[in-house]
Formats: sequence, structure tokens, C-alpha cells
Amino acid sequence: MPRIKQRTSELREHMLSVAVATLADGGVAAFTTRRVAGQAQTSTPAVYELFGGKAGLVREVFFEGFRRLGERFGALEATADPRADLMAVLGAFREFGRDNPVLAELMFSRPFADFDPGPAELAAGSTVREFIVAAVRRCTAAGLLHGTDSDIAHVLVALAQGLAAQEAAGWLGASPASRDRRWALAVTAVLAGLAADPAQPARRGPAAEMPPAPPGPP
Amino acid sequence: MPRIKQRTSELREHMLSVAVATLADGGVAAFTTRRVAGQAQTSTPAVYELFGGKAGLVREVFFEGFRRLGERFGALEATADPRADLMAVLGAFREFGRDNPVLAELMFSRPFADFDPGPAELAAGSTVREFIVAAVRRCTAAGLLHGTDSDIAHVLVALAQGLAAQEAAGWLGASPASRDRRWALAVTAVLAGLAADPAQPARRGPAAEMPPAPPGPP
DNA sequence: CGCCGTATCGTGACAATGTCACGATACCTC
DNA sequence: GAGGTATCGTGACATTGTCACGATACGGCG
Repeated sequence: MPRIKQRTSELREHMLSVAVATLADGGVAAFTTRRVAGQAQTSTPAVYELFGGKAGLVREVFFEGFRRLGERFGALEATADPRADLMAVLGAFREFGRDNPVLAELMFSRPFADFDPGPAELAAGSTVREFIVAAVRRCTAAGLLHGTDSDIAHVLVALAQGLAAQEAAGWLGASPASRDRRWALAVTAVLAGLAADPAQPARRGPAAEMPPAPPGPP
Repeated sequence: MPRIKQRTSELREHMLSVAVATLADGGVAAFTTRRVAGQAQTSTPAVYELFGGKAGLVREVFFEGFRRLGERFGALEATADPRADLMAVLGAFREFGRDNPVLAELMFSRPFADFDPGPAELAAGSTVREFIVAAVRRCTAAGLLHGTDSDIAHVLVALAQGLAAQEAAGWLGASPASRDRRWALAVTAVLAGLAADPAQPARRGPAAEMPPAPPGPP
């Protein structure tokens, strides 16, 4: 029998963690197949065999990022105040972006030209989205927010993502105080706005998962 | 005297427009110095002489993007309804992102590893920011919003940027109706939340829990 | 104990790209 | 028409993603 196989799932896991570390350490520019393979004590063809190329490796790092973000959310504990819990989720999102700026950039931007996170990859982050939807649902159930849970979650995620992107780019303010103030203003404002009954009186199904509306102009 | 100089500011302008077109047409992957130079009927060293390298060219495209966005904002006309005007600005922002997805990605994300828009580049987009701040100021002056203009503008830009990023990635919803609905919900909610007086320590705004209950019919 | 077959691995080659030195080129002056 | 010179583009180099293919190591067999 031939030599013992080294490119196993264990090496795959190791390379993945090495890749995350390399990305976090050296940034996007340092994330080359040669460097990652060298850090993992192997050669570049291993990247090809285990991940199908650089894009596949980036894709796995992308998934790993959502896994870690989900872990952060999972560490949060629900209290008797659903509104505070929802704000804590958004706070955890912000902290994740500050602790892992490059990883967050990979997850919510597209710094690698040959990896396009699209609708297919959205499913990977569904656990994260589910977390936010759940936190929203507890608010709507308590009457603190009104509207469709998934729509509200989308709005909150978009707001948090935009704030995190601005903060990462250094565009949200020079001083920590101003950044904190703007985060707080944004979150409190959007929650206050969502606390009002939706303007449309048509009907508000409590758990409408799918938007019922076929094509329709605004 | 030697041959006539070709790498003039005119060629620079031409190359810039060619670069914008190439980026919009072929995406980030097609944006190479050779391709842009070839489209502009010149050679790669011209990129180096006129822009200082690829990063400089990307930087100029970045500025051009903000210039065009500013033109869109400038085309909007103020009406008697400051709130509607502010929403129109955000709508123009959304439409710009939909019309120029790759350019918007360059402006608000960082798809090129060797160009890092930072605080220094923020000044370039200050005209755009000034537009939003101005629209906000007219709302605060009219008593429609309360708070610091620049803070409110930051929140609105972050929200619009996050929504645009999600929409560009195909994460905001599968149907146009759902995307429109979430945009509208986000904007109306944030504006409603910002319409309340800034956070009193122990009070939430009156719209937080109570239905609007306007004091009188307009 | 030594050889061999085979699956496995890493070296090295190839194409594409950013960068830029340097020789080829074209224009003006005399 | 010849010469000088600023200008331009060809071509070379380093880096990177990709992957074919020969080198290698391991277990089995004589």
C-alpha cells in the first residue's frame, strides 16, 4: 500500500483554522495559497484537493465566520426584557465586527474577486438570521414591536451591517464616544420606529414567513 | 523637441471614463491594468505615469463614483416637504446602487486589496455627506426630526448603505416587492424613531408604545 | 531481508497580473 | 536631411492561482 494519506479532514480543519488566523493577521493581501499552505506545513496542491482552489478555501472561511458569530449569539442568555435582549444581539454583532474586522469584511463584503457570496451562501448564515428573527419574535410577541418578524430582522441586520461597515472603515466618527453615540442613536431610533403599529392597516399576520405579495410597485 | 506628449490630463480623463466603463462592464475581475490601458488605446506604463499604479486608478474611480452620486443628489429639487425630500435622497442613493452595483461596491466596500478607503478618502465623499446633512437639517429645522444633524445623517447613511449592500448581494429578498417593502419599512421606521425627542434618560419617545395619536388632524 | 507496485505528495511549469527599466521611436530644430 | 531628446511601448521580473507529472514513501511479496 502506498504512503499514509495526509490530506485528510483533520488537515482540512487545521488548514481552515490556519487560514482564519492568516486572514486575521495579515489581511486580505497576505491570504495567498502559498502562505496558507506553508503555515499549515503542506503545499499548495493540498488547498486544491481539500478545498477545490482558493475560492473554496475562502468560502469555507466565510462559513467559519458565520459559525463563530453564531457561537457569540448562542452565548447570550435571554432575560425578561426582550427589548434589551435584542439590543444585546446587535451589540454582540458590533463587537464581533470589531474583534474580527477582516473576517467580518469577508462575510459581509466581497474582498475576494473570485468568491461571490450570493443567495446560495445566505443559507449558511441562516442560523445567525434565525437568531435575530427569534429575538425579534420575542419582542413582537410582547407587543414591543409591531410588524413582520422577518422584515424587522432584515431591517435590523441591514442597519447593523451598515454601521459596522462604516465603523470598520473609520467613517463613523473619530472618537469612540461619537461612534458609541451613533450606534446607540441608530438602534434606539429604529426600535422606537418599529414599536409603532405599521402604517398599513391591511392585515398583519403574526408569523407570516413568506411575503404574500406577488409583483407590486411600491 | 521630442515627440508630442500623449499622456496628458485629457488621456487621464479618457482613461478614467474607460476604467469606469470597464469596471461596470466586466466587474472587478476584469479590471486589470492591461485591459484598461488597451481599451484606452495606450499601454500599461501610462497607468503608472498618470495614476501612480493600479491603486491610484482605483482611487480615482472611487472619487468619480462619489462625483456621480453627488450629481444625482444635485438633480433632486427641494419641495415644501422636507421629510419627503429626505426620503427622495435615500431613494436616489438606492437607485444609484442598483444602477452601478460594481461602482457602489468599490465606493462602500473594498473589493481591491490594494486600495483601502479610509478617513482620508472620506473627505472626497464629503459633498455627498453634506447633501444628506443638508436634507436632515431642513427636517430638524422644520421640527420633523430631533437631534444632532450629523449624527442623524450618519445613521441614515449607515442604514442606506447596509440595505444597499444586502440588496446587491441578493440577501434582501427574492422578490422586488419584498425588497421594496423592507426598504420602505426601514426608512419609515428610522425616521419615525428620529422624530421623537432625543433620549430623555427615563423616557422613551411618545411613539414608542402609544399609537401615533396625532394631536389633531392636519 | 530486499524488491516492487501504487497511492500520495510536492516540485516545478504555465498563464495572468502589477510593476517598471530601458531601448525604440517620433518629433522639432538647425 | 541630420541630430538631439523627451516620450512611448516592449519586454523582463516578481508574485499568484492552478495543476500536471515525476519523486517519494509505505506495505506486501518473494
